[in-house]
Amino acid sequence: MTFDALIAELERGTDEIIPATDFRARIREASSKAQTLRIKAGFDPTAKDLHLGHTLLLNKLRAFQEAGHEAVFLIGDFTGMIGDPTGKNETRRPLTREQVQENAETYKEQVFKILDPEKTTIAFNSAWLDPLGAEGMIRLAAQHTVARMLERDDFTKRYASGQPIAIHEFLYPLLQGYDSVALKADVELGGTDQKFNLLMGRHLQSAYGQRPQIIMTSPILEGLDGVHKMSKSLGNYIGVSEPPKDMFGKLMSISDTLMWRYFDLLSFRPLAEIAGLRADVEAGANPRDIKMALGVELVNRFHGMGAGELAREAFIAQFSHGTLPENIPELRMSVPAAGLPLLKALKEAGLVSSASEAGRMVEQKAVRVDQQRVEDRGLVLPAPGEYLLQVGSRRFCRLFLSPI
RNA sequence: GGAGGGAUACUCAAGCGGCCAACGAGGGCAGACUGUAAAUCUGCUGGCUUAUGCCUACGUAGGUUCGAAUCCUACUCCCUCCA
Repeated sequence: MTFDALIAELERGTDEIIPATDFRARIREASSKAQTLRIKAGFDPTAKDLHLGHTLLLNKLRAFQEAGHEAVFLIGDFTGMIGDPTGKNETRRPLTREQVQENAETYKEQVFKILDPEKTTIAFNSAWLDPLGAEGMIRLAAQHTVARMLERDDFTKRYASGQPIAIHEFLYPLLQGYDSVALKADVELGGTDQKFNLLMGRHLQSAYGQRPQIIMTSPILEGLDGVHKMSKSLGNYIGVSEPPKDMFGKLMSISDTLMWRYFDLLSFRPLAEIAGLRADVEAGANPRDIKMALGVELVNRFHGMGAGELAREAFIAQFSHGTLPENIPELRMSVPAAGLPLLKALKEAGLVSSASEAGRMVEQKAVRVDQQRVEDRGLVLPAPGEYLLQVGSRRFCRLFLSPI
């Protein structure tokens, strides 16, 4: 690979590289001297399941590995174990050391779907942050000013709008920056929302007499809604360990607009090929088919070659030809001979959260039993009997009733 | 330490003694139309073996009242300004 091609590959899909000229110089220098650069990317230990949003960074790490460099997969266990001490943020509950370990194990399983284990170092920042102590913390904090802190976008906004900012929130960027010092990172990757923290790493490395890292920011991948960033807590994510069928189905449900975004950020296809697909759609091709191609590519990536094609066939069978899905959950119950009211059955089957909701669903013509729409909310299912329950077009359950 | 403002359902946000299970918006779910897309239209969006009934809910705990999200008291938490 030529130097220019290498640079193009490493820079593909990034939002910003700071400073860009220095980046190229350092890559050139590393290749000529056969040096290995340390590429750092930090991950939160609270979320143990990786989703496609995380893979943007992982793919980039992988690209560096292929160029001969070392990836450092940093797990921020120190801050994870403290969480948000104010206790206001439910999603940032403090974790125990055991939970962190457990999450790290899950990470490892998933992360090596993409990364090369031989060239990956998994690091925990408690290794250097625990020994830092109060004195070290204060010395670290002395490297920065409040005014500079307030430059961070969300601090600016919160300060301006009267939202509280706790002191410890100033400390977290410092700690993250200090991770780069401890690791002597050459390059740090992160989402665009991490820019401030990444720059902090450069600042602190200089302060501690190191050569400042290059920072590379990746765009934030939107979730299935196409608006908010992909995250587990928003429920708009596609996990890398999801079954092929779910992964494919979720990809098919994204909007046509969002599909292009996913092509740009997730596909490994050459840019020219993606441009060609766009042209096809503009010329009248059905976007659905292009979306299927994306689904096949991604399912293959995470489940092995061939899995994508199988997922596509299953999808077509279920939704285009209206056949039932293969794995319908089953529920067996013993009930009085008089039978089980439908509304209760729907609740027991987990298709709705309450009998009241079940009633609403029936009124909205969303409920089917054995493929027949139900209009009577008072319907009772006799026992013994076998029923196929359906709410909407995606919630299924096969119910087996036997008399007590 | 002092002064003022605020806490309402998933979120934002009305309500300021009965018509409030609580306007509206967003989000979500469902139906129609489709390509399980978008856009659009419509409906729903506390619980209860479904009842012109009961229970739980408007920061927490009490109180006033025939009746309170609405008034009073105390408490908790939050924000701003002054010192």
